Amino acid sequence: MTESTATLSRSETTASKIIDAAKTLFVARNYADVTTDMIASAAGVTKGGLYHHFPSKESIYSSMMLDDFESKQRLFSQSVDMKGTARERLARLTGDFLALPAEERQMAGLVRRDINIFTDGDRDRLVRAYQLALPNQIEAIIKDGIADGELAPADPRLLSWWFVSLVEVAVSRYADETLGNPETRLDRVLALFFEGAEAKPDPAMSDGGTT
Amino acid sequence: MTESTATLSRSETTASKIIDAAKTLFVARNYADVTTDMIASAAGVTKGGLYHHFPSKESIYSSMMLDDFESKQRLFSQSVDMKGTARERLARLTGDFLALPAEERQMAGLVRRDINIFTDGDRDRLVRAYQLALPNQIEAIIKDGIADGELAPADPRLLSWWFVSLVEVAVSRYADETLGNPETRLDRVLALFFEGAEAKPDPAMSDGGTT
DNA sequence: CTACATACCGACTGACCGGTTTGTTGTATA
DNA sequence: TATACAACAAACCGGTCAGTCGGTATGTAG
Repeated sequence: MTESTATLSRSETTASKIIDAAKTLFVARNYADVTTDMIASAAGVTKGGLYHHFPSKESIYSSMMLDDFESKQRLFSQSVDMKGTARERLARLTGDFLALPAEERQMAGLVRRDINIFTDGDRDRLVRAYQLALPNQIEAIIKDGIADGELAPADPRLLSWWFVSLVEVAVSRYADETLGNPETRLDRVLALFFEGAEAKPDPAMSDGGTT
Repeated sequence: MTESTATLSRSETTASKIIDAAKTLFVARNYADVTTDMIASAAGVTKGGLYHHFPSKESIYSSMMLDDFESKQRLFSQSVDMKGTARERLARLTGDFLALPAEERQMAGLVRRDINIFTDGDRDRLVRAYQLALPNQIEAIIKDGIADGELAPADPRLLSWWFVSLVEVAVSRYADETLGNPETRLDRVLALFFEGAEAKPDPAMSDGGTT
């Protein structure tokens, strides 16, 4: 999972086959409805083989999530490190996200759904990894935007959560049909976040309008 | 279940005790992690007693949800029927929502988490009741807002989902600490939805900018 | 070829849980 | 006070599923 193309050992290959199978299953059904037998057979091994590589069902889930968050963290950090306005950087980050295959996108939403199956320690670890991968990076950009006067002063963390939730709606099934291609979705999300839903007079012609 | 204050029969009392217990448990843990024994003992009956009133665990869950949606539907319809700008009506609706006890508020988010435990028919029924209670009513207000030129033309359904997701963030634990009282939260949600996060010159003093 | 390790198989187990059954208590009616 | 039925209790059943365990295959080093 971590090394990309290079030769994987037999063990690593099997482990990543298991993680891949788990991904597909866990995005489609919730934790309790995915059995270890399902994961095993989808990965082309038996339960015995599966438990040779992972000590528990929970460990499969959490290592799957941690791997995913790590890769997302890397992907999105490019937009954070990039220079430009907050809007440009958020556009790139969101664009990168929308360009991901559907499965990878949906993984981001799994934490909220399944988080309560874990107990304290593991839950905190997962949540922290998630925040590192997504909200924290958006928050960094938003902080810059506020400092530069591009965004109105506000709690940056809260704003980043709001932004994430806007994007989550934009990847929903209905938005898929309504907005179509990723560029349109991207534009809508950014426009809504920056300018809101209010009707505005066209800024080109200076004098304005309704009420 | 349907009748509100009047004297409840013994059977109705027990049934509503069961529903109440189920509410607390189902908002705290997901469907699979709540056992019928837990519900029964929290309601002060045994499993036998519980199954005297409900034919299945699913039926407990779904009738709990349907009851809740029905009451929310009634509550929010007042804001829909009210006259005023879209912003005023959304403010009232959101204010009513924020004024609900925490448990009642969180119920609204349960559908998304637990919807996949149901099969086709029941799922559709639940989703339809949810949409009737929340998104559809918000959508009605938004439609008016667009027709009146108060909101920029856009898909009203998508906008209503976006609005719901903003509110959901506003009731999160962190927002609780950051924004404090419901009025502040309400103001932030509305401002963000209508005007966005962008910095704007204060409309009072015509010339702008903190830079 | 031997010895040892790692990878994997698949039958099995023990616990848990949704649902049933059988029996008991309360309560209203006549 | 006998009757009848609803409201519950408690033991029980059947299925499911995470995790185990004894074994077999596939290397790999000496």
